Amino acid sequence: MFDALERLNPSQREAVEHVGAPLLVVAGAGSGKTWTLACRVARLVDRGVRPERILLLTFTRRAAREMLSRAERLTGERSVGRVWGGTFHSVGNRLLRLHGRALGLRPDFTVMDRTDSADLMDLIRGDLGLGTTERRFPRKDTLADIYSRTVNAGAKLRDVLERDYPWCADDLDGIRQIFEAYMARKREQHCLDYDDLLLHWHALARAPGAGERVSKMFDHILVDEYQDTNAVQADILAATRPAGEDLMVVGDDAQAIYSFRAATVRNILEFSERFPGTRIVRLEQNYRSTQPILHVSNAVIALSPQRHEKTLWSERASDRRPVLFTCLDEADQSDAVCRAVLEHREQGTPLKEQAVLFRAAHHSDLLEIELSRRNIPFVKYGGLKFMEAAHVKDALAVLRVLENPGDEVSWFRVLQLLDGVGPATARRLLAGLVPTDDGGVSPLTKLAEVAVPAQARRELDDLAAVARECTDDVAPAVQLERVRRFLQPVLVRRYDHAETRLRDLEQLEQLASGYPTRGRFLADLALDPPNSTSDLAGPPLLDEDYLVLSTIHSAKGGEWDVVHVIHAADGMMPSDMATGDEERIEEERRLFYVALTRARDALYVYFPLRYHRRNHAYEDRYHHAQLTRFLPEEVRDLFDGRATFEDAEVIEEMPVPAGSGAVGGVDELLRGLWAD
DNA sequence: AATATCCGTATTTTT
DNA sequence: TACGGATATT
Repeated sequence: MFDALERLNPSQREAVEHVGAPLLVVAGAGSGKTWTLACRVARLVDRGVRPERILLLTFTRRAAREMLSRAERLTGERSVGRVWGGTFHSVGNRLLRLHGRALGLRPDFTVMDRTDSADLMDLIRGDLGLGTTERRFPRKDTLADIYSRTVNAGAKLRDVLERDYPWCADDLDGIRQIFEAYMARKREQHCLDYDDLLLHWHALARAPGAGERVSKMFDHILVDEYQDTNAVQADILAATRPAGEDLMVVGDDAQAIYSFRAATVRNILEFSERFPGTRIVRLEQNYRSTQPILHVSNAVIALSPQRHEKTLWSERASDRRPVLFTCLDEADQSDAVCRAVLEHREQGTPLKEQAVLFRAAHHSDLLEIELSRRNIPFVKYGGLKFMEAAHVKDALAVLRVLENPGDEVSWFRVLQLLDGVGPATARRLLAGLVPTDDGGVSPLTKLAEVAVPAQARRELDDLAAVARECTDDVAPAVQLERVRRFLQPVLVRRYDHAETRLRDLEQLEQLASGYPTRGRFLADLALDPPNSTSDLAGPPLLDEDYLVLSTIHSAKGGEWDVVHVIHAADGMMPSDMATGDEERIEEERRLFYVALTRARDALYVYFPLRYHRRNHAYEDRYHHAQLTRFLPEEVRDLFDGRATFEDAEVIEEMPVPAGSGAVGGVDELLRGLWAD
C-alpha cells in the first residue's frame, strides 16, 4: 500500500487522499484513472471505512471487477469484494429489490431489456389500433428510442419529438397514449425496464424515510466515466448526497461518446455549480502512450470546436511514429492488419496485447474471415447478437413466464411458438391467461384447459409439463435443459440451422450453471448480457493467446501495446448515420480520439481507398473512399505514411482527376527537364 | 379470418 | 440476416 502511494504523482495522490468536500477529477486518457480509483478504494478501506459502505459506480461490471481486484491486491484484504460495485443499472436493481417496497415494488420484479420494451410497445400499439391505417406510425424500435430519450433527458415529449424525431411529431397524441399504457402495463406486470431502474432509484432516494435509509448505507460514493452519465443519474447522486460530501466523480469531457443514450457532458461541466465547494483535480500526465502517439491524439482533438482544455503529455519518448496505412480495398486492409499483427507477435508482442478497433460491429466481418483463414485466434467485444437471436429469446421467454406469469411480452412470444398459433391467436389467449391482479389462479395451471388449434395440443401439454417440473427449487441450468427439450421440435419446425441453435442453448445452460436462482439469472442476463465471444466460450480459450477485436465503444477504458484502427474513411468514421449534425460529428471525433488513445507503443490507422458495393452483387462495382475528415493534412504529417502497393498500381487504379488531361504528373516531369 | 410465405430493404454505438 | 409489409394459402 505504501509503495503504491509513493508511486502516485501529486495530483493522483490528492485524488486518493482527499476526503470531505465533493471531488471532481478530470482525468485525461491514460492518466492512471483506474489505478487512482483503485488506490482510493484501497486507502479508504485501509483507513477503516467498511467496504460495504463504499459505492463504486462504473460504466460496465467488468470495470468494477477490475478496479476492485486491484484494490484487493493493494490491501491484501478479501473484504474489498464487499464494496457495492457495478453499473448504475445493476446497483439500482439491487437497491430496489432490497428497498423497493417503499415504492410499492415487489422484490421479485422482472427486468426488461431494450427489445422487451419495444415488443411491449408494439403489443400496446396493436391493442390501441394505432398504426393499422394507411398512415405510417413510428415503429416499435423508434417508439422505444423516443421513450428512453425523453425519460433519460428529463425532457418534454413534445420537445424531443420536434428536435430529434421531427417525422413523428404528428403522432404526438398516439405516442403519448402508448406511453401511458406502457407505464400502466409494466406496473401491473411487475416489470421494470432499464430506465425504470434509474427512475425508481431516483424516486427511492427522494422518498421520505426510505431515502435517508439508502443514503445512510454509504459513507463514500465514487463514480467513474462521469462524462457518460445522463440527467437522471446525476439527479440520483444529488438526491443521495445533496451537499456532495464524500462524493467523487471522475471523467473526461473529451471522451464523451454516449450522447445517443442521452448522456450529457453537462453533468461534468456543471458539477462544481451543482455541488458548491467542489475540489477539482486534473490528471494530465499520460502514462500509457508514447509521445508520438499523444501528438497525433492531441492534434485530432484540438480540431474540435469545443474546448477540451487539456493537453496530454508523456515521459515516454519514442522514435516510432504512428503509421497511416493506405490500402487498396477492404480485403487488402484485412491482409495488412494480419501481417502487421503477426509481425508484432514475431517481435514479442503477444496477440492479447494487440487490438483491432472499429466504429461498428460489422466493420470487422471481412477481417474475421481472414483471421480464421490464417488460424489467428481472436475474441470479439461488442455488437454481440447472442441475446437478440430468436431461439435464445424463445428459451428465455419460457423461463420468464415461469418466473413471472404476469409477463405479457414473454407470454406473447411463448404462445406463438406453438404450431398454428400466430399473433392473433396469441393475443386472444393472452386475455385469458395474464392475471390483471394477483387474485386469480396462476395462468400456468390454466394452460391445460386453454383452447388452441389441434396441432398445438401436444406442444402445449409439454409446455404445461415444463411448468410443473421447473419449480423454484430446481437449479436454473436444469430448468433450461428442460426448456431445451421442449423447444427442440419447435426449433426444428420453425428455423433453419436448428442444430446450431440448440447448441447455443447449451451455451446458455453453461451461463446459467453459475446462478443459484432463476430470478438472479434472468435479471443478470438482462443487465449484464454476454458482451464478447469469450463470455460464451468456455475457459480453455482464455488460456490461449488471442487477438482482441472491439467496437470503439466497448474498448473504452481498455489499453493495448499495439492498436490497429481500421476503416478510417469518411462514412465509416464518422459513420454516415451521424453526419449532417454538428454535435454528432463532434461525438464521432471524440470516438476516434478514444480509439487512438488506447495505444501504448504502436498505433496503426488503416484507410481503404475503395469499397465494393455489396448491394449490386451482379457487378463488381466499387466507389472511392475519402480519408476520414478527422485527419486533415496537418495531422497526417504526424504519421508515417505507408501503402500496401506500389505507386504504379495506384496510378492505374485511380480515376483521372476531372478536367485534367495530364496523367500521373508526366507532363510536369517532362517540363521540368527542359525548363531551366 | 388467421397464418404462412415470399420478397425487398436497411444495417451505429449499449445499460 | 432479420424484420416488416404484402400477397398467397389454409
